[in-house]
Amino acid sequence: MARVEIGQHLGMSPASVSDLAASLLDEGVLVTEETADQSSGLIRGRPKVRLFFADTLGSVIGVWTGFNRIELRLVDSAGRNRASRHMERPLRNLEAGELMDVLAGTISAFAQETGAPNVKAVGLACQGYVDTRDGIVAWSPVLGARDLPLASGLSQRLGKPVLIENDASAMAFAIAQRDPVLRSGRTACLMVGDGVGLGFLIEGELYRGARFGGSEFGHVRLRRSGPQCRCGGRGCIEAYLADYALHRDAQLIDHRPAPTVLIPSESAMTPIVEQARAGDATLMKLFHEAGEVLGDAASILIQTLEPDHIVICGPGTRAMDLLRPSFEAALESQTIPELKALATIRVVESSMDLLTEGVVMQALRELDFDLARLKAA
Amino acid sequence: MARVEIGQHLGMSPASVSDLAASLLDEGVLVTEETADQSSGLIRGRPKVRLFFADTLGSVIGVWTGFNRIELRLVDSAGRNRASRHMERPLRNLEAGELMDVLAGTISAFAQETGAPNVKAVGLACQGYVDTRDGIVAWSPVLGARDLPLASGLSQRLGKPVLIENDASAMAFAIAQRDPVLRSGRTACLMVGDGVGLGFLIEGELYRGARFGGSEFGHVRLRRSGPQCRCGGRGCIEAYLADYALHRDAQLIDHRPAPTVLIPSESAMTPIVEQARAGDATLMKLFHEAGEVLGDAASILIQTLEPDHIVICGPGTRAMDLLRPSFEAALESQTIPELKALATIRVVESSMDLLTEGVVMQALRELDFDLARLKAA
DNA sequence: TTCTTTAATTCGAATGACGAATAAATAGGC
DNA sequence: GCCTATTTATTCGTCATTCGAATTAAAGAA
Repeated sequence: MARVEIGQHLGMSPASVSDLAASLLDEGVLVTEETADQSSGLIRGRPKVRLFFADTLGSVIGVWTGFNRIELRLVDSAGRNRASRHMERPLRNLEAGELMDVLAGTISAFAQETGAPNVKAVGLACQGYVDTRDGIVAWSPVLGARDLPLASGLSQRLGKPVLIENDASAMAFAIAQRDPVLRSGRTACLMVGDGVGLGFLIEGELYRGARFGGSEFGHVRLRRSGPQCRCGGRGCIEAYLADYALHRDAQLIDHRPAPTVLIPSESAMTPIVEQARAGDATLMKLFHEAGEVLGDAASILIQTLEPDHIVICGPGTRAMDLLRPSFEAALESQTIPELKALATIRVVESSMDLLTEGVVMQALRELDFDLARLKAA
Repeated sequence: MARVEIGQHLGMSPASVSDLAASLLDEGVLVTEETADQSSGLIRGRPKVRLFFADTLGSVIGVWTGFNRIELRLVDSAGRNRASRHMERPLRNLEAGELMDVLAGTISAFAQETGAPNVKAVGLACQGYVDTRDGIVAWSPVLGARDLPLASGLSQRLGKPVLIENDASAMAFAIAQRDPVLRSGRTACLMVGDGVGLGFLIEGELYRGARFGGSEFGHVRLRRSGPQCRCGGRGCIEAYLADYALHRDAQLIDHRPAPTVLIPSESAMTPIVEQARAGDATLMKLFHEAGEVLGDAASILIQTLEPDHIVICGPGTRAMDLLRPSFEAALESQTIPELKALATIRVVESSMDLLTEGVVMQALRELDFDLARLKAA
């Protein structure tokens, strides 16, 4: 952004912005645009000089841990993506110490192989109840550990600050960073995939509950009886919508033996979706029910949070065409029209590496705060 | 509060507080404590001099409109209650203009009779979807009008600024003003009475949705089928918990004719509660179901908002002893223990005049803001 | 070349907050 | 009754921020 724009954005006079920018340029935190001008030619007057963060201030690594997959990403201080990688690696059944050793090893190997310059911080996102402030994973289906001090554990092993975050929150943050509209007002972001998570943003800032961030919204029980959920209950949102639930129920319908795959991969889901699209009645019914539950879930969100935007994202959107009719119908019938009219609903087909982008941005922010604190001291 | 305390509270130095206080004392906005000292005697050192808002800066009238009742309250600028009154007056079936005439008439008569000194503003709370910012009641079961520009209408008639607010929000605000604990963190306040409303506070500030404030949480549908709700649907929270629902179902159980009382008064509810307490099995079942629904509602709130505090308030708490067993059981069985442990749940037996206090405080706040703006100009 | 337009900088002034020193008002001890 | 300790409040000089106004810079238009 150019100095004038920053001023308008922050409600400050150009004089003040100029002042501050000058000192940050001196310190090397900011750099000015080199490329003379690309779009001007129509605009009269002195051209804007855009300011960027320098790309020499270090870098940040973002990590996402899924059930049997780790995604890694390296971003420099200018916000540019330098490298990314994913690998298959089941993390369950590891003892707490082992788990942190494996993660730390994977991260530092990635840093070494990509020649990561001056890694300043690491951000990690995973499913479950993540206490970002204290750096503790209270519970996660992925890591299979309780009250795990993951941030301090990794921080010790890597010698760098580590920020941990709920994955739906990280995803919501990343999606909102890409679209200014979603950064204004309240945005509820439902992530459907291995589970069902909720990331909630108020004016672009992540909503934090009493302790955790994004909620495991999937465990809200919408039906008094219903399919079995991982949490032990029945009729949870997740028990209809999550990949594992759809996969399991598809198997059961075919009268095949009980499923052996606890966490279906993308390739295991594809045939189910395609058979349903081809017209398989029993599978269609599964997706119909799932869509209905998704509609009920959105309805609850609307009537509780009254958001400006609802975003449906995550791998589960692959079958949105199958979910949509019953989703719309349920949403319509359950929601007071006055409220429904206020919320725009959009589907964002977001891959999991958007998520690592999200944690990186969160971690960058933390660094900024530290920088501010350092300057104050 | 004394100057030192204000400083600690605001994180400012005593010097700055002293400065600002001096100018406000000059302007007559603040006054110092007259009564020499009441509690000291044990504390050494120069005694604190407490500062109060002057009571000569005008007053504010708070109004609550229920189904067949209007509550009024006059508060001076020092926050002291000067007068309050309530009157029976059904407001339904009035045309928009008439309605505002009646309300304006009632309010100015109250002001005149109580000799209200220099009324600066009026705050009004009612059930329904209230757009505080634009001063429009989008829908209210009480006023029976749609998209009513109530604030501007009353403001014109009274010649004063008028603030309107959802009643559950006003109640939540008032309750939190009385208890500092509820002003820290996130507080979800369920008001059970004529309907079921939700006021949500984040760090003591009312949460605002896309347009309205407190949500008509009662219309979240928890059961796919169930008793009839005023909104036309079935199985809404309200259809189990609200006074009208309990009253209606109690009548139906007794095989009496369809209820003629749409909005039961307190005296109509008392015998129902007492018969249930006495052991009437069918009535007990009604309260049992209502408690269960209340538990489910609290569970949804916990898993969506992750609040630090849940407050159950409103006239419906009169039967809390009957609701509690099934409430606790439902809450327990539906909620992830990690989340439930974070929220304290309390029942506040709050009368409706607490509510008028709430709107008054809201309106006072608006005035303060205006004062700040005036001083800036 | 000169004028217009927009961006950025410089400089002086105003504001607000703070630290340090000081004054004020009390209780306790002798 | 006097002195000391203790806590509260004020005064004053200093410092950092921010802004308005004027100025300089860099382009296109005439």
